Amino acid sequence: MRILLAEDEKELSNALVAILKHNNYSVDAVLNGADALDYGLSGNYDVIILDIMMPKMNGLQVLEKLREKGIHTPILMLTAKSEIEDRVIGLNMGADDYLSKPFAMGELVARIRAMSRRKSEFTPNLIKAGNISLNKENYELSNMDTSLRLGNKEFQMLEMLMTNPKRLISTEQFMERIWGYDAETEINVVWVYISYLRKKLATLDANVKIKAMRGLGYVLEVNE
Amino acid sequence: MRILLAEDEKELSNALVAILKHNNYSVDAVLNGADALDYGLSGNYDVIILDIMMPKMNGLQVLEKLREKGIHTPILMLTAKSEIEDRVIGLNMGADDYLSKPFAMGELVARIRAMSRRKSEFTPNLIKAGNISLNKENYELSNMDTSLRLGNKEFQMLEMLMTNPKRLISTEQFMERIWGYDAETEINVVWVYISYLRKKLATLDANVKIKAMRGLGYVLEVNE
DNA sequence: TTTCAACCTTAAATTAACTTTAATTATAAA
DNA sequence: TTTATAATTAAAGTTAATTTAAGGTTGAAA
Repeated sequence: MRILLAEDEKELSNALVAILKHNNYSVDAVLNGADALDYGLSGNYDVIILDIMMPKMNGLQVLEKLREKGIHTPILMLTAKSEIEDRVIGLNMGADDYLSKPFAMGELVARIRAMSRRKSEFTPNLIKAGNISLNKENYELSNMDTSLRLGNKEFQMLEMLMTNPKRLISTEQFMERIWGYDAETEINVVWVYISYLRKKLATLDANVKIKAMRGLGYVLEVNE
Repeated sequence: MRILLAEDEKELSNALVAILKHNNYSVDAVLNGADALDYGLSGNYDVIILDIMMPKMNGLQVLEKLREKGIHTPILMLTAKSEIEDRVIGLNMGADDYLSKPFAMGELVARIRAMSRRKSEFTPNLIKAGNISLNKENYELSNMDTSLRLGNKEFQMLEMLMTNPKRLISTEQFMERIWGYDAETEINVVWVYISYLRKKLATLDANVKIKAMRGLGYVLEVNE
């Protein structure tokens, strides 16, 4: 699960990133409204958290632009107590939830869960490719008979591959999206996990293969 | 048993929370109608107590919205004497009981018990999973021969696991639901109780297992 | 009131699972 | 064949989960 966090108070932002990561989310944090809009428009997120008071462009403006451009990602607004009015406006403009500061960290996590649950009522939690399927809730990879558990990193990689099969994904894309572009981790980990995944796909007799395209990246191939 | 209490008089609210907790209920207290609606919509409560006179949205409006959204949780309205009329309206709108202020604390508890008993005539008081069953009245966990008593926290955790077996429940969800958002308790406590529960399940030769999913939470697995 | 037992919470030590590094082996393209 | 890229594996590092023990609370019984 990818989250975009737009919050200009550095300290709060850092704390939130730490907590969200701890809850298994991949987080990109930006410090102003303009960046929030840029990142949000990429459509790469499952949830967007917008503080209302931010430099360059406030949260409500960002919300408006995003919806205007057809981004339907669930959005949670953060409002200071004094901005109660804004919260009404925000909900009318297409925010999915709001939370007024100060809030308990646990509550934020709960709201995010609730929002993504609401979303997942519509979009199924199971990604299929060939004769296997991947459960996004419990990280289980299964064929007809058996199922087996993937680790966090394994899951994220396979998720990327399975959500757009036949599409090429470069090693750098894996790194950026899963480890973050500022990660100091060696690029080598990607190969390692590809290897693990192939082994697990083999145990399940999957008819999908992770094919390497030398110099370019990987593709998920389905052989029906 | 989870109770949502919506009452704007801080002092009364605090007193009620203390008493309800003392009676083994998990209580979330909110101070206005808008929050009451938010929390109530989560569907996480066994009983909702609504004061009628509240800021932002009054109790009757909350009641109406909740019923409108399909929340059938038993609701107890608190009315000032002068609002006798409201009480009629409330009952017509789907409240299950009312109590006029000032009231004796003992009476409140009695009414709550009565409401939840009424409810439990329909929903059985015994949750089953595999070869064991959990009695919601006396907190007893039993297999065919033996039965054994669970503590309050143990009970609530196992209840969550048994009411939706095969469904993943995160450590944070346990914390939120049993200890509350604002609890200062260490997350570790969840692990401790999981451990206690597993031990008790083992003594009963249960064919259900609490499986940990690292980083995600726990699932109750049944091996028939 | 005092005491006891049951329950709750914390802390710390251990175990297990996952992540990363690094060294080695294999493979495709020039 | 040579070289760079990719694959595999083992081992080291890290973090989450488990268990145990001990200290605190609280309520009921004496």
